[in-house]
Amino acid sequence: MEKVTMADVAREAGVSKSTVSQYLNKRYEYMSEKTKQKIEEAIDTLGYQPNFLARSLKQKRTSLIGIIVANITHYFSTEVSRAIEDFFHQYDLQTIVCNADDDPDKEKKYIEMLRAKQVDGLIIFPTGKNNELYESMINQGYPVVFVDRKVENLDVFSVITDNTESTYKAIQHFIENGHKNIAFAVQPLTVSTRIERLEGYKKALNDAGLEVNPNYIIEASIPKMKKKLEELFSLDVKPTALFAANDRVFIALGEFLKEKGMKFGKDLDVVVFDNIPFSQMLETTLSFILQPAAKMGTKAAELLYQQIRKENHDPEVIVFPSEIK
Amino acid sequence: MEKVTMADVAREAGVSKSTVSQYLNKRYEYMSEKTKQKIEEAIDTLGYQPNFLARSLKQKRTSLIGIIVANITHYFSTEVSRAIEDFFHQYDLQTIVCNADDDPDKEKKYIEMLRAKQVDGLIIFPTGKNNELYESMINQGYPVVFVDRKVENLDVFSVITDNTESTYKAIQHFIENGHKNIAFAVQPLTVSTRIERLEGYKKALNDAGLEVNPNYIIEASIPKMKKKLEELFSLDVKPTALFAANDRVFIALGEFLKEKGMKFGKDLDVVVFDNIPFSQMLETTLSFILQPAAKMGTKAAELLYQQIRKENHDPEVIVFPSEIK
DNA sequence: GTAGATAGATAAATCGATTTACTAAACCGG
DNA sequence: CCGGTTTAGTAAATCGATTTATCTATCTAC
Repeated sequence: MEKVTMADVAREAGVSKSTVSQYLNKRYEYMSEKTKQKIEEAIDTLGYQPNFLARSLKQKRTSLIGIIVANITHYFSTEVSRAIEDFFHQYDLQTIVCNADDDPDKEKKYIEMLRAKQVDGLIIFPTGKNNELYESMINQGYPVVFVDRKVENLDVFSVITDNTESTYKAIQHFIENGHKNIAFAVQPLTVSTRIERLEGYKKALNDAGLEVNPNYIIEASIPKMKKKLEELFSLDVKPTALFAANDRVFIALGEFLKEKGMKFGKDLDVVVFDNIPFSQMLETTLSFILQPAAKMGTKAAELLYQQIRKENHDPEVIVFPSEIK
Repeated sequence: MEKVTMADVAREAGVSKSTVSQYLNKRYEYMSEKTKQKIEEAIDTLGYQPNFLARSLKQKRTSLIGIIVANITHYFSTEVSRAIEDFFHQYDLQTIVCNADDDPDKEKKYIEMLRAKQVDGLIIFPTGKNNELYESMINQGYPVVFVDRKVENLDVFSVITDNTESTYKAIQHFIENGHKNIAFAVQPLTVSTRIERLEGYKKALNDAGLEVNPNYIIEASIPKMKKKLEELFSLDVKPTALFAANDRVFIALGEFLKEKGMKFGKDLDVVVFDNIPFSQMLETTLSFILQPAAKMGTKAAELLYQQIRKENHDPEVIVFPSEIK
């Protein structure tokens, strides 16, 4: 059970370990055709499989890229991950995905684990709660790219969407359509994406000369969302439009409306911030803000690859526009 | 930049490497409080981080579990992965996910990569096209569990859903509701799940004394699905019900119906085999066959863990029932 | 015929940990 | 104070590759 080593191959082929290693690394320059064949045969008959741990230990690189997603069941995360994977595939770097589950402790554990395992670089959807750790990575010059969320006071490559701007436009659109009572539903304001979206909302209202009504802003975790929606819709002046700050908020909203017998488009105009796989099937008049997930993934991968190759530029924040549909 | 080794710590603390190693592995039996503190300080001042490659090389285990999913953007895969991850988290084993993208070559590459990287075990959503490789793993006693799809003639632990049975029931339900012309849409019959679902369909029709009309069975890749649906709905006797063999088929169907101005429930009764995240929001009378993804993941993880611990049982196939909703 | 170049292959050091076998000092009872 | 046990710590082998410096034999040129 798995114990054929290079030494065994060398013995079988009647050559030295070094020569076998040369062969494996395709350095055929100074190697006779005969030796090559002998090694080939030996590998075959023994069923030799190289041990990458040993190789990586010596070479100080693993040809592995780590992705730490905030939540693996988010469609956006998986789309980004796939794009990253496709990019690195062409350079024979492999990708592993870990799921931090929006839990800073888990995130920390995974970062430490992946670094201890010597992955060549890291792409992170940061929880934003491990600043010390982030800083130490960056100071040590370890290749890292942040995706989706910005972390304040950190000089690091980041790839994000223009959250404020696209929310602004969506709200503006509501206003143009005559809406005056526009609500905003969001999960706790712990990450930059949520905060920026809220900013866009407020700015759009202000710029249109509308008052920001705190009762129309509901900030709650998903399990508590329905209760908050209940409160929102028992106000004297009910909102006629609502901005759902991401897909999970949207689901909670959908369940709520269904219970109340209300309909999207008819009883409430809704915009959702996110890519939703089945959106085109919903027979309603919803709008969605679509982030260019694939492009963002590819860009993040490129930025990481540059760092790994030590083609150093100064860290920059790449902002992608999103599309309202 | 990252080069503090155990030897450095040992020098700094004025002890030997061995002692530092003992400390790191929490074998404090024969170690004075003073030494312990000196080592602690040394690690702190130097910012030492152990290199797991070296450790794993020696220990011959990596505390890493590999998951190879057929398609990472499938909700079902991510749900299963999360459950697996949760399970192993409690034993301090970490999980990495690789995306084979339903491509046997990629699958092969990832299996070989993960094995070369010495992961302790593998959970695979098999493409079914790498039998030789599967066999060699199993013969070598390498810990493996297959999920979602069965591979013929292979004595391996598998966790699957009762595809035939639940499809049977769904079709039976159609029949009880008076449907006689029931269609079945599926991607190419390359994996067991699709084949078994088709079997359930045929069996239900047969048992009800209905004829299996080959024109009602459409087998096409997603890009070609719409064209095939076109043909299906230009038949003289159009189907009144349709079974979509998975979520991607369902999306294609949804787009098709939208184009034609047809409505779910009204113009066509539909059952979908899969967990669809936004299903509860669709304002239609669709039915879904839900697989117990989390339970399946946990079970697969358990089976793998037993193998890793060498608590050997004979390979078994665990079949989970799914629920029609 | 000899110095130098070249082709083909190897020995040995190395990567950074773990682990086993061993030693040295302290302790302890009679 | 002597032999045996504990306690505390270490040297050296090891894991399985890569890589560098070295070596030998053959070839070439003058």
